[in-house]
Amino acid sequence: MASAIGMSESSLKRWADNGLLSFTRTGGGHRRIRIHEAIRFIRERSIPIQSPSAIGLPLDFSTTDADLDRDDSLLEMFQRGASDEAESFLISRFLSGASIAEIGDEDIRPVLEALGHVPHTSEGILREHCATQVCLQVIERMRGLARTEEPRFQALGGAIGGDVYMLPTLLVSGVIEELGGRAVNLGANTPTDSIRWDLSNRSSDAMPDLVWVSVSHFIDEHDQVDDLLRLGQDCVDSGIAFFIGGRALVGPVVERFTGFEVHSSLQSISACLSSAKLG
Amino acid sequence: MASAIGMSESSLKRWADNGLLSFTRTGGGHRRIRIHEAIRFIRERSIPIQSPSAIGLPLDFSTTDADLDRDDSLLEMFQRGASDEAESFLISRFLSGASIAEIGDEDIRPVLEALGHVPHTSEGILREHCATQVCLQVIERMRGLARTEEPRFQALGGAIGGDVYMLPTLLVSGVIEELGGRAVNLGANTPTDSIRWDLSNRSSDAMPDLVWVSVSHFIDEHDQVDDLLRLGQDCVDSGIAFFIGGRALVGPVVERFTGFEVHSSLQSISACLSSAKLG
DNA sequence: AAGGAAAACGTTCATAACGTCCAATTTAAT
DNA sequence: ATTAAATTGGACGTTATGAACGTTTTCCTT
Repeated sequence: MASAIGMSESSLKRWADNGLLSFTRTGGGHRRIRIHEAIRFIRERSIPIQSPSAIGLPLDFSTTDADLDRDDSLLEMFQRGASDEAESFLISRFLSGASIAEIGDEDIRPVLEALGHVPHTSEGILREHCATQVCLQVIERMRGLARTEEPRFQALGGAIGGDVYMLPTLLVSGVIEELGGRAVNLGANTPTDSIRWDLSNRSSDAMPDLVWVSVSHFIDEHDQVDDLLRLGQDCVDSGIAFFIGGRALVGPVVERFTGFEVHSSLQSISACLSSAKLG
Repeated sequence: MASAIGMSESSLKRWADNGLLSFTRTGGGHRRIRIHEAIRFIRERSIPIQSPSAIGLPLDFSTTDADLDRDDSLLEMFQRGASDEAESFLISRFLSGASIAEIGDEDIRPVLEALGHVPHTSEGILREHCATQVCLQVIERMRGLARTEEPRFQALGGAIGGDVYMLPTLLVSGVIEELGGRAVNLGANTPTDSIRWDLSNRSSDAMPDLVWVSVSHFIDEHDQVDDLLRLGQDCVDSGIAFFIGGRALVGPVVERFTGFEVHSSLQSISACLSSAKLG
């Protein structure tokens, strides 16, 4: 169970006994390490994985040449249609210590923007769809690996009504769970009113500590900003942190959100959550 | 009764016999462990609970009432907003041996249909979104767990252009991977032409063995069926299996697909794949 | 009340993890 | 450059684990 990560059994035992790696004991006295703790440790020390299948990661990372430039190589993988390689690349980035926020900001976002800007030919659409699906899978996987059993705070969010992009809001939920929270992601195209309904119908002990809304695209900017401001005000009134962000929140429209947290990157959300005291 | 925690039956028997876990015997000699004792043991060792429902923790107020219909109880969880419960319910269904096809047909589909048929109030939308996201997460997770390292065949597919439902096509990819294949899911709203482009631009050794298309909704039935028939013909010409299915494929339109595999359930796909010889 | 599926029984056995000791290596300080 | 301290990884006999097997008990449906 332990010595499948390229280190000797002795070292692992010593690290565990010295408290670097938390574990529980079985009835017979064997050390039992939880998956998310193992992943945490692996990521913290950037330990290369020897046999991924031993800890339930059915991927081989033999193809990862770290010499290549990150963005170019990931983009190039997707353009070639090599989705398996792209998947391994992203997972190995995660396991070698990069945070979901970093991977989202620095790997995924530029690549999907590049793929989205090509003309909408059959090939262009194919590549974009394929890349989007791979990223969704990978983020979902990372989220599962990073998830803690006892969340420190609760969060609720999604993408605004009319916005069909699932990735940004999924990334936010991943960032939240990586930081020890539990995120309920309502996905794309979620009317602001649904979130407000939820907040006003929950018992006070089930209230989230954070609400986020991702805005990649406005259908009706004026009205939707009004809706968002109402939701933001509701949150503030209930003592709930309120984060918004997304591609559509640039330029003059940002002015209307003075007093609220408008984030332009996942890492900004991550930094803000680490310093804030929630829950 | 015993193996609700992540330990083997043997170990639990040994621990019980060694006195680490007190129990009484039934007339026939079976060990009977009281709930208090199980809880004490679990807390003492801080063992993570694998499937809480197996020891009656989350719901199970009265064991006599526990014979609720599966669908009703999952639906009820989603209606209450208890997404955590729903998630563990579905995962434990999978871990206890149900196939992805069964879970999709018998648990997920009826529940989402029920949730989709309520009026589109704020609450209705909220519940549907939340349920959809939970199901996406869970299926993704199952897919990862079921995936084999050396796929027996390759598959490619997605939902037709204009169809925004991600779940059906994700379920199909899960069923395929559970049966030993590797599925590239192009997701919702994928134009048929993108798939055709892909097929005509691949090297012959990288050809998929199966193409699937999910059709929950037609934008322009006549033209889209034409497109699908063209794609189907391309596949047949290249010796590729071609599966279609989905909510929109009912009634007279099915007639137009004579000669092709039209599936009305995941289990039908699963059965067909098991018997077919692909790759 | 009967019959059949599912679960627990007891047993055995290869494998993996236990604790401990020690040599080899790396790192830091003199 | 030399010594001291710390980290590593292997070796050892011992114990725990989990999977297999055929048998028996329980539970659920009819």
